[in-house]
Amino acid sequence: MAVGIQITLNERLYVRDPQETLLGKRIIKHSILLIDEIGFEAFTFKKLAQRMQSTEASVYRYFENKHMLLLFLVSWFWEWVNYLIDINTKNITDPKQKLTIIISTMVFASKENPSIEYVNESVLHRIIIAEGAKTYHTKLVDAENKEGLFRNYKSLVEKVSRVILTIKPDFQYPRALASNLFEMANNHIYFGKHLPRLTDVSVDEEDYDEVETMLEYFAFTMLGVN
Amino acid sequence: MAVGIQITLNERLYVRDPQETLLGKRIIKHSILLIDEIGFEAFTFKKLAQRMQSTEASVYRYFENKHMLLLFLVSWFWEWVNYLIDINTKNITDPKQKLTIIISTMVFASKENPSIEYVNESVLHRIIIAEGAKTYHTKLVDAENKEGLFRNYKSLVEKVSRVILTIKPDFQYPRALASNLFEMANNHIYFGKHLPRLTDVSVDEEDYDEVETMLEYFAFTMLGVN
DNA sequence: TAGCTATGATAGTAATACTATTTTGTTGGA
DNA sequence: TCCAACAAAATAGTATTACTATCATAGCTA
Repeated sequence: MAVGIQITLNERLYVRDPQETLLGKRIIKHSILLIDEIGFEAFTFKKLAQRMQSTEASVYRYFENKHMLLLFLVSWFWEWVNYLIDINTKNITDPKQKLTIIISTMVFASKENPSIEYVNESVLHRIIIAEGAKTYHTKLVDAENKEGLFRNYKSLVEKVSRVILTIKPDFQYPRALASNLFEMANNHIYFGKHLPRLTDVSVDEEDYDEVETMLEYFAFTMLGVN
Repeated sequence: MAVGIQITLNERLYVRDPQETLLGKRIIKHSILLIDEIGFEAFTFKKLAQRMQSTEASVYRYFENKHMLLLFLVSWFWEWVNYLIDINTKNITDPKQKLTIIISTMVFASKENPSIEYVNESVLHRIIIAEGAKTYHTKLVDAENKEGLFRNYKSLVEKVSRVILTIKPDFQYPRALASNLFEMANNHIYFGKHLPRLTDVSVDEEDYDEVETMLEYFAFTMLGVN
């Protein structure tokens, strides 16, 4: 029961902070469900408003457009994973064990003790997997990056890369390995479900055990620990 | 001077085969340039038609919608990489050397001997890097996968995974390593350009040497060759 | 009680994502 | 040589998307 989690995000992600009002929280809640249901391309503020018994104009008072809303959700998720990693590795000193816990946290983020009533973490995890990369594959990346809109993902990668360097101080690619672990986690859950010939792991429903095992194998082989 | 390259693609990718007519070839050519310029989200058939002095309706006679056009371009690219790998590894018997050549081919695909006048391979490569993953991050993946629309990428991964297994027959994750090499190649070129804190390689302009070196290091470390 | 603010209700616009119809131009065959 | 077939262009039209603007109202707050 994590009371008082404060997920703090860049103010430019929203017009008005949705976490501070009831309507804002309802927007977060229903947008997660609707994007998961119909996909980001088909998702519109009008459909969202209809679904949640509000109006298009009201949604626009919280988010500039649907891209910003997605970026908000993705940032929220990574910040939450960041928080989970912190509490899960709190008293762990062995960096290898730390990395194992990090991998398990990134794969099973959706299973962790849901604590914020307006966010369905499990559904949000599916959105990250299927739509997450769309946030930065945009003509506006550079501008948005300058404004710090990808800060949460970058600081996660930074955090993991520090653990990697503790395990193997002369490793040349700590950031690349870290970001690759996150990308692989998402990709191979997706591939296992939709394009199984692109992977070797099988994934049924919410059982991602084989993905976890594979990521551990990749990570520790790269670090010469196996 | 590669004469007679025949890039054969799934017929369901198009309404009418664009490679067979002048207008079709002009659609391919200009869509590559325009998507690169304004990004896939802002790209529309109307803008394309205006740019190439044709009409929206004419473009629709070749492609169902812009998603199918992108899928066509991406499939074309992977089929082309497939072809390049074949000719580049023709007389190579050592599987390690084969993998090295494969990695270099996937990273420098854009630099290879352009041979088809209506495709600017270098610009197309940028599109694959920035927009490629959008083809399968869709609510229609499963249906389109059933129709074989991702066949080209899958057969590339299949081909690379066979080389991997020749190097290390008991390796457990040949497909995952293969697909990961392709995804990493694209991601880290992109990160190097736009989100440098997510990688350790630096990429300026069209100089991807560090990406190549990193991929070799990852691949051969995973296979226990280093 | 006056005033501020959040939300809702409603309307409107330009662009998008198409579909349909008619016209024009070209080519290949009888 | 003329006709048929067909590709492409021209034009029009529709529903939806992605907004922006205005006004009304309910609730709280000073």
